Amino acid sequence: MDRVQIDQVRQFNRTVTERVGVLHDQYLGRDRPIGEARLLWEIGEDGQDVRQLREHLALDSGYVSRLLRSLEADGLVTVEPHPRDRRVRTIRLTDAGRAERAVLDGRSDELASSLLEPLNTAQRARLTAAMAEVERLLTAATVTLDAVDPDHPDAQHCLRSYFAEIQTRFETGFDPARSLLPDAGELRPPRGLFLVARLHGEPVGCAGLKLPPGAPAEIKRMWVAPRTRGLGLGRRFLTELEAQAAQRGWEVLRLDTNEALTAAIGLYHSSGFQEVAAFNDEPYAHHWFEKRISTPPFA
Amino acid sequence: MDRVQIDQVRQFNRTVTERVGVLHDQYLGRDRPIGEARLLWEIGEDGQDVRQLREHLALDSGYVSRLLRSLEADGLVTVEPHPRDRRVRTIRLTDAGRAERAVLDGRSDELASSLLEPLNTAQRARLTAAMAEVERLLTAATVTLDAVDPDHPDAQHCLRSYFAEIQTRFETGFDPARSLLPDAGELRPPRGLFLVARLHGEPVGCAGLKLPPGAPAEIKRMWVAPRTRGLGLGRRFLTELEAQAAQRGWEVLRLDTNEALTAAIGLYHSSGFQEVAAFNDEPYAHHWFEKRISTPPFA
DNA sequence: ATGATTCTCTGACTAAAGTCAGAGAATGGA
DNA sequence: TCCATTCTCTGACTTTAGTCAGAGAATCAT
Repeated sequence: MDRVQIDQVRQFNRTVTERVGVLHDQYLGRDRPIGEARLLWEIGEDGQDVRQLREHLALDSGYVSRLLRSLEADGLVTVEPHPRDRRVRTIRLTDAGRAERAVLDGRSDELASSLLEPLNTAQRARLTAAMAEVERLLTAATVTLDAVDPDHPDAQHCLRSYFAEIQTRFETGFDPARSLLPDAGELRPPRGLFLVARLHGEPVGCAGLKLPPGAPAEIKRMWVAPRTRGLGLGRRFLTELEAQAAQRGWEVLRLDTNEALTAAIGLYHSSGFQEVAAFNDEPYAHHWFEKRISTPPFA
Repeated sequence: MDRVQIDQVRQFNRTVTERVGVLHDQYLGRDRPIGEARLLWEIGEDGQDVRQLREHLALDSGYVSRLLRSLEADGLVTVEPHPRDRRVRTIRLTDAGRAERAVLDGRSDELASSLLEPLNTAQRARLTAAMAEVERLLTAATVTLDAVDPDHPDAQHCLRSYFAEIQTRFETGFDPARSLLPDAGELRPPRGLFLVARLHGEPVGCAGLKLPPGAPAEIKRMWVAPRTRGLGLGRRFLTELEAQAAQRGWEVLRLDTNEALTAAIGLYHSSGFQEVAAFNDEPYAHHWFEKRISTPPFA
């Protein structure tokens, strides 16, 4: 990897994370340990279950319990059993808790203002634009791709979202009964592959690969959650599936798509796919693409 | 201040400083408390005096001492009295210390790589460019301007650098004896003003203002340290001095400059200064500038 | 020479952060 | 019904981080 880029990232980590991070903690933890402040913040206006809090902040259950006890003693939160499952406890902010959270909110504003304040108008615009770019790309870098079984809950979640979306986007709607649907077995080793993209553990996209013996590999059901679009996830799926297919000895990769999915069509073109004649009679497809693939020499 | 911008900065703080910050600490403090790891890092290849360490990391002297004792017990550093002043102690890494620091160095690389790794070439380039921009602008925002006495050590440091620099940059060199030098009294209240720019406490620039009764205010000895150029510091000096002069009732601000200082000349033009005929006979000046100034209505 | 100051260190603290092993209540599945 | 599991909580810990007050040696200014 490029030495100059690594050094730039390190330099950034030092200056920004450390300096701003320290400031952040100072602003946040002015009259309350930051552990408690963070928890108070995480609870939010609508309340949260204890287990969610624990998971989000990645803290020990005993520790969270103790922090909550302290917030409760200060009259900032109330604890009530979950209506459905009485083992679970739901935490809610009291009015005092809401007020204290508003103070934290104000401090966050203060900190942000203090960073912008010394800059002139043009500089502020440039800073916020660059921040948005860094954030976007770091988010993209945080997304992981994992091969999972198509029956895995995360895969199912993505597939449901996928079908719901194409139903609204296809000119003609979408009726699963009329489409050529691969059964789950075709997208599960050894006959195929199913990838799920996750951001902080949440599924945000999927893509399936059929590997029929003696025929071209085929990409099916690629979907990216709306909030993670523009992060290059689609291209990452293509690259990954192409590499997987090539590695297993397939030399041609193909796919079909609906004319409504213009962004996807652009992606296929720019990823080296050529438009070809229909290779199946999927009623919902308008375009068919194909790409010759090969294993890179040092894979 | 712009709500959208504040929100962008807050969003950035959350995602980047928190998430990357936590990662950073995890990578750094894998087998040693982060306090010790930071100190070990700060010592560096060439060794450092205890007081420098204390100042850089802003830690209590007792605390630093204790951390050093711990590093010493692990055979990572040696402590020796400073040759000139035996109260001061110099810390040096042993071979084992150097090795451990190399491990930390490797981890920093690892962390940086892990952020870049999932991105493609174009995205990596965009990310590092945006990081550089954020860093640059946050650094700019960290620079403070303070009015100080021209005899203050920081002011003297800047003035020495200023003279050293113009000596090499002026076509003809620079001989203080031939120039119209304001005496220090002219740049000290009530007859004037002297500003020093500081970054993390270090002086990185200066600018003087003469306020002669009944005559236009005049900017003298504006200098910006090479490593902080491009942060808009020159413009900040001009804006600040202009505001100060206007607030004290002056209506015209002027200055002279040497033709070698092209960046400065560009700055004067773009800051609303008009080139005028020579208003003094400074032998080193080639250009004379003037600007009408006024107090903004809500100053 | 001497008194003030500087520098580092030690001892004696406190607070925050976090870990670990269970206890006790509630729930789910066979 | 009963057994395994889940969820939260408490008690008993440890480690880290950090503060504060002085002691003792060295240096500086007069």
